[in-house]
Amino acid sequence: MKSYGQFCALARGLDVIGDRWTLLIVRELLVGSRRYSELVDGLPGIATNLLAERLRSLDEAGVVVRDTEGRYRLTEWGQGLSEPLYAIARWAAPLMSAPIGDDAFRSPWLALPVAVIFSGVDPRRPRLTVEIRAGDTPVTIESRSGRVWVEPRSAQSPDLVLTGPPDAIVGLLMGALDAAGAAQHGVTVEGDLQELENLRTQPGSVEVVPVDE
Amino acid sequence: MKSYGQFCALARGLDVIGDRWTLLIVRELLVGSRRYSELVDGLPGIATNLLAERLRSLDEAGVVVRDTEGRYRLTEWGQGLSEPLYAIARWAAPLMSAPIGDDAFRSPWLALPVAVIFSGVDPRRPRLTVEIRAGDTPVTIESRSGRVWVEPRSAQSPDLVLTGPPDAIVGLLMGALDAAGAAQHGVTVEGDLQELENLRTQPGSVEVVPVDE
DNA sequence: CTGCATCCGGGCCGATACTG
DNA sequence: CAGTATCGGCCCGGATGCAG
Repeated sequence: MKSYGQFCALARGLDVIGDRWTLLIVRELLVGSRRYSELVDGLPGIATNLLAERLRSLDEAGVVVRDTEGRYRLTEWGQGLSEPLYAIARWAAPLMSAPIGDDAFRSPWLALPVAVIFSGVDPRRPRLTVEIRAGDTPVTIESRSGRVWVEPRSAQSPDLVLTGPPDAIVGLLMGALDAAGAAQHGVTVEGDLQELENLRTQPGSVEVVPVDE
Repeated sequence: MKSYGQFCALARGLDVIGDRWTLLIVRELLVGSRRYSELVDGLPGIATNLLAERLRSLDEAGVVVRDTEGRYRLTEWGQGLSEPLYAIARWAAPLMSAPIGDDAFRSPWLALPVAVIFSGVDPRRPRLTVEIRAGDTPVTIESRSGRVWVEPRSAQSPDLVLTGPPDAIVGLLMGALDAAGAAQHGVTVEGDLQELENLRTQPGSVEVVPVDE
């Protein structure tokens, strides 16, 4: 990308991550390291030459590295993009109430709204395992030691299983739909939905910013 | 911009703000409402047709409105972009240690590092007025009632005046330069620099997220 | 003078084909 | 599997024109 040529942190940051597709590539890598073909699958619509070119420039900028097994992963600095990325997703949340239409969906993308909704540490948060079946592969939401984690796999013995179309699942997670509304949109619930509600950080709780681990 | 066609908050957000120049336009409007010509001046390098086109699409998306006097301003939703924008700037801070080179500079851009460095409310933060003379026009940093504000004007009776080249001023603000290093780079200080240090939020302080006002 | 619109060359994007 | 090559088209960038 051509540099903006401005002595400004925003402009210089956008010189690195402002190109089309770049932040979506980072979204994929935030979940974990990925192979080239996995990135292609997680980024429906991207041209393969563009993906290669973006990975190359992200490598040069120090955001991404390619390890010995040929997998791509974020550098420590690249991991720091989670904050800007979550901030954009949080800001864009109202846009998710528009129907899914012909938009593509991949279940690992659920990690994003979950990270936005259940961010931070709350020691009062109960232990819980939730399996979500929306889209191609199941994902597991797990709450332990006050934090909420998302992984792209099925759960061993989930306390709660949600099944349904992606937009209704996301609407339910984000509070745009209640249990009745979600059911109307084809969501089925196995277990007690209230347990999921209990995962939300309470207003009076102390939010501790996690140190790097 | 062509939509990514992905049911994902990040992708849908980038459908709105992912275009080249768009976030820099928002940066300009975060400081306050601006006329078209003021935007052109604050965005060195932008083509006028691109600015017009971006403003139009931001208007359609509900991020920007044009008021009766022909001035552009952010909607309430548009103001919400401050968080993603600050997050990107915070992430990109290391890039600001590279020399300014041929990069353009406008003093209102100082509002960004100041917002990043002195964000949040700290009741123990002392009252202070600082005038910064870097680039074309002076800006004033003011600390009152625990918060720090930046405005593109000169101060009435500043407690502290910093004068110097933009990169050295930013380096000093961000802690990449100390007093001696900044002096070496041409920064002159009238007043006690320690007072500026006292503005930084103390680690033990309670950070209160401001409610909308 | 402000606030754009038009025009045009060049570069980036997007889709597909192809290769080690 | 992991990209490279190619090419049409659209978007960007810079200059200029022009209406209120």
